[in-house]
Amino acid sequence: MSHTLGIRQAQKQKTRQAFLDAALTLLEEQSLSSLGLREVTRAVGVAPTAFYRHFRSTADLGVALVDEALGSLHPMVRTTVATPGAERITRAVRLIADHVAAHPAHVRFIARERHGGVQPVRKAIRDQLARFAEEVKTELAKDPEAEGWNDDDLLMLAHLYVDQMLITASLFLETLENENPESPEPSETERERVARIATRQMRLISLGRQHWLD
Amino acid sequence: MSHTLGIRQAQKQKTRQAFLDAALTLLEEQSLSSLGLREVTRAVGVAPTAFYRHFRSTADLGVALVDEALGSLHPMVRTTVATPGAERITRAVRLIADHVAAHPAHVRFIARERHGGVQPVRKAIRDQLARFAEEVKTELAKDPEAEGWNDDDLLMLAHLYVDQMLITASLFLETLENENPESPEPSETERERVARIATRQMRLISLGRQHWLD
DNA sequence: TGTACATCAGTGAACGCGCGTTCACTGATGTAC
DNA sequence: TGTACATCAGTGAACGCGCGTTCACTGATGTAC
Repeated sequence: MSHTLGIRQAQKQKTRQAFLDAALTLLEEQSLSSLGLREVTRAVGVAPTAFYRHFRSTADLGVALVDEALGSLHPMVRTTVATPGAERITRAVRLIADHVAAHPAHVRFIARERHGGVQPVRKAIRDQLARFAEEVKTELAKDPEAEGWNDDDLLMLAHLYVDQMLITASLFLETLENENPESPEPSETERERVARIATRQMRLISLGRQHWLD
Repeated sequence: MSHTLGIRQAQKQKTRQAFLDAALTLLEEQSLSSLGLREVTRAVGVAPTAFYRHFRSTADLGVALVDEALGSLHPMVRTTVATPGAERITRAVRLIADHVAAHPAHVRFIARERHGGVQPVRKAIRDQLARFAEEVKTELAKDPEAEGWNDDDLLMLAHLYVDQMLITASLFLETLENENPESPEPSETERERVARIATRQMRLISLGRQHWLD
C-alpha cells in the first residue's frame, strides 16, 4: 500500500511547492542572487518568517529548484540518446523544443544560474550536467559506431552533446521571448529556423564522430 | 598630432575606469542584478551621487563592461581563425587559455551575464557574439575547405566555433577557481586536461566540417 | 597675461522604503494511553 | 472513543541597516575677451 502523508505533511509540501513556483516566476526577470526572501513570501501570500520553515536561505531554495528542473529529465534524455540511427538527432531536437515550450522558466533558470552568482547552485547544476554526460556516454557506448573509442573520448563527445543541447535550449528560449502575442506565426518559423540550425550542428558533430578513427 | 584631453576630461575618464574596475571585482562573487550603486561607489571611494555623473544605472555600467570585455578581442580572434591548417586549433585553445589567465574577471562577467537577469546587458553580449560569429564566418569562407558551402551553413559552423570557445573559456575559468595557492602544480595539469579536451572537441568539429559535403 | 564668468565632477545631508533575522506566540494536527 | 499533552507550520511585531534618488552646494577647470 502507498503511504499517505498526514494532513500536516501534505500541507507543508503544498506550501513548499508554492515557494518553488513563486520563486521560479520571480526569477524570469532577475537572478537568484538578487531574489529577496520577502519578495518570495509576498508572492506566496505567507508571512516572511514562514520561509525558514522550508529553506535556510534563497541559495537553498535555488538548489531545490535545480533538482526540480533537471531531476526528472534523466530518463527522457537517456531514451532519446538511445534512439538508433539518423532519427536520434531529430528526436533530440524535438525533445528540447517540447521541453522548452512546456517548462520555459525551468530552462531559463538553469541557463541563468549555471554561471550565476550563487556557488552552491552552480555546483548543483554542474553535478547534474555531469550526470547527463555520464548517461549520454553510457548510451553512446552501446552503438556500433563507438567501437574502438576509449572512455575519455566518449566522455568528451558526451559533454559536447550535452553542451550543444543546452545551447539549443537557450536558443529556443529566445524564440519564446521574441514572441508576439498578436501574431504567433512569425515566431513559429523562428522556432523552425532554430530547429534546422540545431539539427545541422548536431549532424556535423555526428559526422566528425564517424570519421574520428579514420 | 594626438589630441590631449583637458585635465577635467582626463580625471573624469580615470574615475569612470575606477568604477568599471571596482564593479568587475565586485561581480566576481555576485550577479549584476544584485550589484548595488552604493556598493560600487564605496569601493571606488567616492560619494554615492558621483555614480550618476558617469552612468544612468548599474545596467548602463554593465553594458560598458561588455564593451570593455569583448570590444578589443575581435582582431585577436580574427587573426587566430585566419591561421591555416592544423595549427588553427592549437592557437585558438592557447588564445583562450591565455586570455582567461590574463582577464579572468572579464570572462566570468560575460559567462555570467550572457543569460543573466539584466536585459540590456544580455542584448549587448548577444550582439558582440553575433559579430564574432560573422567575423569567424568571413575567415572560414577564405579557406579552401569552404568551397561548396553556402552562407547559412558557414554561419552555423561559425556559431558552433564561437559557442565552443565560450564553453572552453568557462572551463579554463573553473580550473582557476579550483586553484590551490599552496601547490600550483595540480591545477596546472587540470588546465592541460581542459586544453586537451577542448582541442579534441574542436578537432572533431573540424572533421565533421571536412566531411559535410560528402 | 589677467579678469570675470560659465561649466560641471564630485559632495553631503536628507528622504522614505524594504530588507533579513529574532522572538515569543497560536492553534490545528499528531500521539499516547 | 475520549482525553491530555506534544509537535510544529505559520504568525506578527520589532530591530537595525543599507538601499536608490533628490537637491542645493562647492571649488577646480575651462573659456571669452
